[in-house]
Amino acid sequence: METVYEEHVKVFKAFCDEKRLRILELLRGGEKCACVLLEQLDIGQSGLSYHMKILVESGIVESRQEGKWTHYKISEKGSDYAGTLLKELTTPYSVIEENNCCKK
Amino acid sequence: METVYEEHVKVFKAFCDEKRLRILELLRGGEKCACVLLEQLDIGQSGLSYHMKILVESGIVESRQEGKWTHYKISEKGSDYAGTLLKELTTPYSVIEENNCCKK
DNA sequence: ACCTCGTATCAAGATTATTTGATATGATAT
DNA sequence: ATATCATATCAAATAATCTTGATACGAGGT
Repeated sequence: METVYEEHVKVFKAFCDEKRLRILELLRGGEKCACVLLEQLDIGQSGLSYHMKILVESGIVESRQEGKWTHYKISEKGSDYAGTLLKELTTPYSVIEENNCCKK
Repeated sequence: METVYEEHVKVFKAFCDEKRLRILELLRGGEKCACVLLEQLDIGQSGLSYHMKILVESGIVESRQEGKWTHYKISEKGSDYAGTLLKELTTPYSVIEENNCCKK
């Protein structure tokens, strides 16, 4: 079973690890293949694979196979969705405030 | 020592836990005191305190003391900052793509 | 001063994430 | 088919996060 919360958490997990923020920083410079990421980051091959999976599943990054190599880039669509979602999660429903609590 | 990455991670931690998303959802309905959150959520007092600390430190939520009670609400400023940061972290530096990698 | 109530902190345990090396899979080339 | 290279998956160890109950702190009220 998958709640809507879990779906949302998945999106923001992308930004909740230093290594992944470093990867995103590199991808801001344009599409990169895994080999480039590997040599720029202090990380092993299986570790990179682990983090890339999380990034792709968040929707923030998309991957493209080209022969043996995998190329990664930031997904504009996924990023826009994350931005929209963040806005949604932090915008009040209505302006009707109710202050009926813990009888002051 | 605190890297800029750690600072950024702190912001998005707010959205990386189901309980915290539930709390934010409640706060979207307007400012709430801890007592209200406690009765709406399946969580104990110390657990609420734990999560509220993370939310406040992320900047997404701000707290206000009123006598013995603490009131929480979504911070518009903090939310805007998070949105701006997300945009920043996912926007390419320039449009100059370099494809000089793993000689195809 | 004391008592009460709301909140924060601590410590222990449980759960989840991350790292690492080994192995498996999948595509390409010979 | 085999060999090679890039990537994915697995399993075990470690680290980080979350939960829970007990205790400490702080503000009001008596």
